[in-house]
Amino acid sequence: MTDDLVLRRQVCFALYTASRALTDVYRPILDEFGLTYPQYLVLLVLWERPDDARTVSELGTELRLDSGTLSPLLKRLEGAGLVARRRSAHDERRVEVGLTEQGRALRQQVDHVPMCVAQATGLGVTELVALRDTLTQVTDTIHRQKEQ
Amino acid sequence: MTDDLVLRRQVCFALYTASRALTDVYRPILDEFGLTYPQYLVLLVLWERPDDARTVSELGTELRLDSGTLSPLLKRLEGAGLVARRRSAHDERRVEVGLTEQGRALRQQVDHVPMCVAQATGLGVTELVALRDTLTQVTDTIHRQKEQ
DNA sequence: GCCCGATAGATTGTGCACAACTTAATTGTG
DNA sequence: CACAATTAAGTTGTGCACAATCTATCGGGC
Repeated sequence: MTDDLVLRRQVCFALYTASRALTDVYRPILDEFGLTYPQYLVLLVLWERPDDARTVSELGTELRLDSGTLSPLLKRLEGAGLVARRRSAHDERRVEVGLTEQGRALRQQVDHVPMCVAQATGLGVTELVALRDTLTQVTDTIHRQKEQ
Repeated sequence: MTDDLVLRRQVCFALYTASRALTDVYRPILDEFGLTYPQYLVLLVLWERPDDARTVSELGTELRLDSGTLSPLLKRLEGAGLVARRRSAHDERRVEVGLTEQGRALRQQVDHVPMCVAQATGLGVTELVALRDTLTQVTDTIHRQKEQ
């Protein structure tokens, strides 16, 4: 068979597997806080400006997720008491998502999480930064092509 | 906030996003064959030795997926007429998954797919190989830690 | 030969992802 | 102002992932 079709040769498979492996590292850690990885990502965005609410589509732009994914996820975060949702006063179509006090407080508790995970990769800081930048570049290239 | 908690700094987010972006590239291509990306991965394994059947757990080892994921996926591939499943004669617990003639024939048609996708990344061959190897290393490191 | 633990696969339930569609609100244009 | 086109979010349906559980089979020790 064509060599290119061999599983182990494919970058995409390496990416798919590495992504799931890293999520596996996050799972037991985040589980202590009752969070899933995508829920944690939403909180990361909100923690960047803890006092500002974001609309669902702003969160979607940051995380590249649509309302079909975010709507139920945000409902679960709201159910957990970590975020509050309310319709925008200016534009009733928008839903503004903000942190609750509990959601803000959680930030300190998960402070150590990224370091734990980075360590699990076995890579040094330089390699991690290089890897991240390569991946970001790939993602951006793909999305630029999509838009055209 | 702690810099480490900023979304854009995190390798894991870059990985998560890049993985989804690449799957996005695959989707319209594989859609023509009625395949999803994980289904395509199963076929890649089977195409490596087109005349040999594999058990569900062998596929699971290759792809790092469990029967909870594979059982329904294989049923769908069987429904599409691409694979055949049958209980092993030696060991009635095992289910052997083999390609049908149609499944073998599909191989030629998807021959060009990896090149399309590699091109979409915007990376050269050298960079792709380096990226793949780094990712494989990360995955292996994580899995080795798990086993201990 | 019979039980016990281990193994293989299937099933159930939860939570993403994503496409397709729906509803409601808003904006632009005549 | 009216109304068509657009936009924001939610809903529905499909298909992974994965944990937990279940069933059937197998293998070893007695």
